[in-house]
Amino acid sequence: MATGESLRRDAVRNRGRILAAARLLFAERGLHVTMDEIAREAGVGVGTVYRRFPNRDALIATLFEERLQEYVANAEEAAAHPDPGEALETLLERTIEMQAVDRGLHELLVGDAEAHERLARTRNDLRPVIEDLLRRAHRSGALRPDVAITDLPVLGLMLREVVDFSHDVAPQLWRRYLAILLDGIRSTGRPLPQPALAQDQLEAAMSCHKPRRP
Amino acid sequence: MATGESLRRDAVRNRGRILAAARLLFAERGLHVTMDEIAREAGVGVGTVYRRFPNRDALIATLFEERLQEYVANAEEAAAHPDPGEALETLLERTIEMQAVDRGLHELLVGDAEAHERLARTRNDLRPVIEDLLRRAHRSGALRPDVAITDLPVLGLMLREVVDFSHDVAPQLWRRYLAILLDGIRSTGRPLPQPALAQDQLEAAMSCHKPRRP
DNA sequence: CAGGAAGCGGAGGGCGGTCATCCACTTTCG
DNA sequence: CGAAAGTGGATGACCGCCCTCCGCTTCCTG
Repeated sequence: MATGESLRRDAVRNRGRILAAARLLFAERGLHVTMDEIAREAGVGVGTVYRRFPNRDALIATLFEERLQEYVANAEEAAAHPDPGEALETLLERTIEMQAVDRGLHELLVGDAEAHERLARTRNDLRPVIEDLLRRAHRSGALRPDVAITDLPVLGLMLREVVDFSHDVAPQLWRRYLAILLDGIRSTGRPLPQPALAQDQLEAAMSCHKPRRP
Repeated sequence: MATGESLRRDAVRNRGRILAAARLLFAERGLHVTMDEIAREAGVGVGTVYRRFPNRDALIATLFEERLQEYVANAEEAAAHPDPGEALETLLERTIEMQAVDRGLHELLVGDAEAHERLARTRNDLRPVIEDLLRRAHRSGALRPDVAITDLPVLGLMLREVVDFSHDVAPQLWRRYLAILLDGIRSTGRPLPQPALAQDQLEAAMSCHKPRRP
């Protein structure tokens, strides 16, 4: 094991199985799954998991570095659509879809305080793109004027709760409420009664928000 | 202690303190608070709590019987408003407000499988009233035609998630998203993409939905 | 093909957290 | 005043989880 390169063939295979199992379980059930469950799903012993990854967090980190890149790329692509109304729609749709499919990703995005630092970086990449999108949407009238950028994470949160709730019974149900929300943020009823969160309020709320664990 | 009537004066006082403490803590932090925390808040020992209430569940049951009555009465009153649009609005507003103020009540309403039976009764009282309200609202055009009765609990769920999220930072924020949702269910955009849950789907989802515990 | 290094499994130690009990002590009240 | 009721909180029992440890297996190199 000179530079950490030369793993025996079985070790490589097992590492792959562990990652696959973890990916699956985190996606289906959330970040709270135990090391023993991951090991069992992978068809290896816990010891094996711990030889490859010093602890839970290391495993999670390895796994989600890639996932986050993908998430951001996806959002940026959606936001780039020339028509701001549609851009906003697909942005929300894609964003929620990824979180709907991957429970672990969602838990990472809202609420994990440790991961917060790592996320801040990627979030900052994303922000200017979305700010620009919102400006365009406001100008074009595709969005009521009092909707702010900090509303988007909250809308995501609400929809994700629907995903969580109806998961086993009607996994696509969130699209129904996405449609309602979209109509809601396009309509021009009375002005909204409460101000949107300021950026730092949003961050404060996120950093102490705990995900569910069954 | 012949018929359970004659408690010593200090016992009565302590029972009151325990109930008050439990009410407070359940409301602020949810049903997951421990017996020790309740005892400490009440200024008594755990033993005292266990003498009055054989276990956690008994304490919860005692406490929330009254709360549920209140909840149902409140909803019925709101639904009775002659103008269906306003009835719907205040129904949601009051309902969420009660849940926003009392975390334990919310956890009881969505997700507690054991309490489910007890709740079924009260829910059944409520349903015809709300069904009637929806019919009136549909006829009057105050509500898009494809909104169904099972949408209401889901809207409640979404808003409660906002409450949970912004609780410490902007406790009234949920009203902002209530306004968005109300505009969304009044608007007549494209028809909604997914069907509403059927009654039994809703119940299935509720009975396996687990509340958060920090 | 042989021997040593690398890898493996999974029992179990340690930990932290909760419910509920138990009993020596205190308070009430007839 | 004294028996009965009530009290507190240390304690036992339990649980689920993280991670370690070590005797056994598998790989791979010479």
